[in-house]
Amino acid sequence: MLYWMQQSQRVHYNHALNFAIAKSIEVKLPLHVLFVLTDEFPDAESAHYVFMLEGLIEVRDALAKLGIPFFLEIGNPIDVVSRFSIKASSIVFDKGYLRIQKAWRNAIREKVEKSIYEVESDVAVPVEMASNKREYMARTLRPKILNCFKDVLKDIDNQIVETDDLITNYRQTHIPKHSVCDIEDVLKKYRRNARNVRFIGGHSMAVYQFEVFLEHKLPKYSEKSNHPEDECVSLISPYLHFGQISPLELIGMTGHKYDFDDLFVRDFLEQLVVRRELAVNFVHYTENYDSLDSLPDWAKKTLEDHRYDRREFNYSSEEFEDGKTHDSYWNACMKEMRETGFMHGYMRMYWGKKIMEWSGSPEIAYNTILSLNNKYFLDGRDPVSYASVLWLFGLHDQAWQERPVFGKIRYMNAAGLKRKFDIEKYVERV
DNA sequence: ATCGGCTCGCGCAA
DNA sequence: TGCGCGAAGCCGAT
Repeated sequence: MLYWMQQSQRVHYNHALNFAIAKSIEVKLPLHVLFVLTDEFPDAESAHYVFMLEGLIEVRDALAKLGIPFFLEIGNPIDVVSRFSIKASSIVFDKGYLRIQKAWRNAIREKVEKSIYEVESDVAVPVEMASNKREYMARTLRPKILNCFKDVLKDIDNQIVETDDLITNYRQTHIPKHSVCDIEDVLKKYRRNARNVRFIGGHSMAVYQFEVFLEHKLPKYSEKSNHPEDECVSLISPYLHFGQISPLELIGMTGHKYDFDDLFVRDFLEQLVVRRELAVNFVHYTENYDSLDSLPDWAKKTLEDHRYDRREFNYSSEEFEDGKTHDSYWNACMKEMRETGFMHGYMRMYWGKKIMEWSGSPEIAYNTILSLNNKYFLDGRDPVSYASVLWLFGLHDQAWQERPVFGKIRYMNAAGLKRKFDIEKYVERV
């Protein structure tokens, strides 16, 4: 039995791994877990590899306690998984939504003539169960997803007990001799080139971080989540991006401490479940999810109408990256992005809207925003990244009063930051 | 401080 | 076919 771990990089609450264990017990064959490190992942930077490898060390050690050998191989996933499949009776995949993740899985399916199972484990509601089409906006997905989510909630405690039991009691006995995997050496290599970021990877860090959030921040979430100066947010998106923690485990932890009817819990679940899975829905059902072509018609038309509007400022992508604009608020959030690998969600909107305003064309702006997003954010290259960047250009949004450059796309300005929160305090913190 | 207008189109009710 | 309403807004009038 082989489980090719790719999207769900964790042992806790991983349905694909649970399925693989159950299957290996059923067919009485030992289970091996494989992770393929590819240094070709588009836009991936050393800091991302460091974060990911820190998580994989925990995966290796947790699997060792279960007696399951873990292999970290460097190369192309299609070749490596095919090679490992030769001796396997069947193969288990987890599910990924990006083009490259789907392409890897399809290519392996074509190349390997074994039974292959794909198990979805990184969303609260499986994407095709929630909806069978690309949704227009949060309003249209929300009732569908919340309807399925009721059943998820009913069963969530049972599921947690089940998965905890599995991790506590399962022990594989046929352990191959050569299964010691030296991730530390690979990690050292990436650490030499990596920028410093504020996050340490791994499931245990994710749990710790989320416990702090539950204890000190969640009760104030409704009131303060849009106040970047207070950072009343979960900071969990890098861990979700690498599958180092399951959204279901986060939901379970939340339900253990609070009532799902509490307003602040509902507001948080709106982010964790509805908005995150709207992004997954968009990427899953949209061929060109990384292009302005996938915008709704009204947005494309209005951007076209204003293509040749005079831009008051026009910065190059390097000027943006270095934080050298005339706007000290903007430069501050760019600094947070460069130096921490993270930015508060509200500032991400302002940040992107201003690049849109201060670039020569929508395409130039889009390319600048997406490439900085994917280079610096530890949670970059996620379905949420693609949907959020296009939201700046009107995706999942409505039309507003027409104005220069933006047309009918929603506009934001610095006055809004001052009106809604203490922007000076944010600048100081950064 | 608060409020209406701006503007598009989905999906439900009729 | 009509109508309400929406991912975090802005602006001017009161």
